[in-house]
Amino acid sequence: MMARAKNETRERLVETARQLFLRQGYTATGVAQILAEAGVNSGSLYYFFPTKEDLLLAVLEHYKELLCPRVLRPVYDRLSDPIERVFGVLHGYRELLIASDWREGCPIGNLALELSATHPAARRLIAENFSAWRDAVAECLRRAADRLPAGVRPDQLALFVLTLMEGAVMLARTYRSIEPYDNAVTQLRDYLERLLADGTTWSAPKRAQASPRKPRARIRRGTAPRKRSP
Amino acid sequence: MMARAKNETRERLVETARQLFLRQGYTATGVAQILAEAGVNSGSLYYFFPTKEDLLLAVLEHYKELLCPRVLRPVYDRLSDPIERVFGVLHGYRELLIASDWREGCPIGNLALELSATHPAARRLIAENFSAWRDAVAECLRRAADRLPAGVRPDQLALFVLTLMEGAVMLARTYRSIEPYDNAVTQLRDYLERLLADGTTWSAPKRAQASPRKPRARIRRGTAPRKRSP
DNA sequence: GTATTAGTTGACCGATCAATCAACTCAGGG
DNA sequence: CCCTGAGTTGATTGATCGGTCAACTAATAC
Repeated sequence: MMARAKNETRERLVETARQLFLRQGYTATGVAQILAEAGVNSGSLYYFFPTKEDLLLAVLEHYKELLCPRVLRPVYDRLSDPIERVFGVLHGYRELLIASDWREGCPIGNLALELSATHPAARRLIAENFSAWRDAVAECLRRAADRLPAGVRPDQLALFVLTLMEGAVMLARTYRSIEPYDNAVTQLRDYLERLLADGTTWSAPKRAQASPRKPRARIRRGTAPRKRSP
Repeated sequence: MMARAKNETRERLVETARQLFLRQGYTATGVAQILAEAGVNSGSLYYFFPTKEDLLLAVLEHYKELLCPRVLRPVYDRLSDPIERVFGVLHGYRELLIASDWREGCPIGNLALELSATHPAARRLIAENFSAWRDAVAECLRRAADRLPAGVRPDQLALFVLTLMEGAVMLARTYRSIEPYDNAVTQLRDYLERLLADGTTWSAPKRAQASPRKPRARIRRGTAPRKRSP
């Protein structure tokens, strides 16, 4: 076949591999299957990627690039309240779980447990993906810092949200039920509400500091994101 | 070789497969490797287990039997306070993470993401393992129900704890750092403390019911479990 | 028009995969 | 003492694994 548009083959390989890794995992996906579904010959794959693992790394790089335009942007465009944005992102994963009939969860979390112990290079990129996600949530929380008690560290709270989300996706897929996911989001809301409503110092260890009582700031309940507030 | 003690070969296969699945995952572990490390010939494996997947199912059944004697009992023997018991169990997984240098996390969570979408029989058993764990935690919380605000449902809170633990193990292994795990436990403690300290109704949706203010019940801080209170 | 080179092709490689099976061993029952 | 059958053996199967390579195509550079 003639030479295609620049990197078209490469991009189709990355996209196809992404989907298959997401649905079946890395090890369980054979190169032959990727080639077949991408409509590419084996030689072409190895022209762009010396090994199967290099293709995996490209997929992980791709995810880093996708976070902003595909995960954050659509939510941020609809919601302006920083805390609602966090729940909006969580709602996005909820939709993915249901729409895919539990076949797809968090693409990164999927690969994290499979590869962290055995594929160092992949592990590093997975960690970077987590960090990017965490940073985005932390930024939202930082913008709502005036509503949170002093002593609450946005980056730690963001890590907590990520932890919850990954665990919730795992359980929802295992039970084939949205209950564990909604339960996690509901309890997170309850926790956040207690933080927002509480003017006192956060009770966690890190150099707690007393702060004057703040007015209660209500946050909405339920999983679905609401209209933006102009 | 002569016939060994009854089921000795079978048990060695299950134990060896358990370890390898834990460290490498199911797909990445070849039958040949299991045979080599167990010191068993291929024919013997297929005498006991028609397929590799049947061996996996036996491993998952084995885990269900291990929950009580290996996970709960050692903690329950040291701690009597029901809430401290929950944190004691969480501490156990912390120790495993560190002792194994991040090679071993929650054995069930490991397999959950890898197999839930593709191996229905395994998925069912994984869900049963989760449920057993969840039930144990819920039982602890039920025993501490008088210290929690009315409206808090122990089974939902237990599911929340499981969610957190699984997410925390995933992140700790990915970052090769205990920070995400300790962060999750710390925030869980903070959340629980707020629940315990709060006499008001739990603010989550399910048929909330007002209840009279309860006396504050302090819970200890930090990850390590403390001495039992006789 | 010729040289260059990015990109493509598919046959082919040895290794490993899960699984099979006919032959064998040996403890326990009669 | 022989028989039976639970348990063991390891060579072997065909499929699939990730990966190689020499030949080829076509767009661009000169």
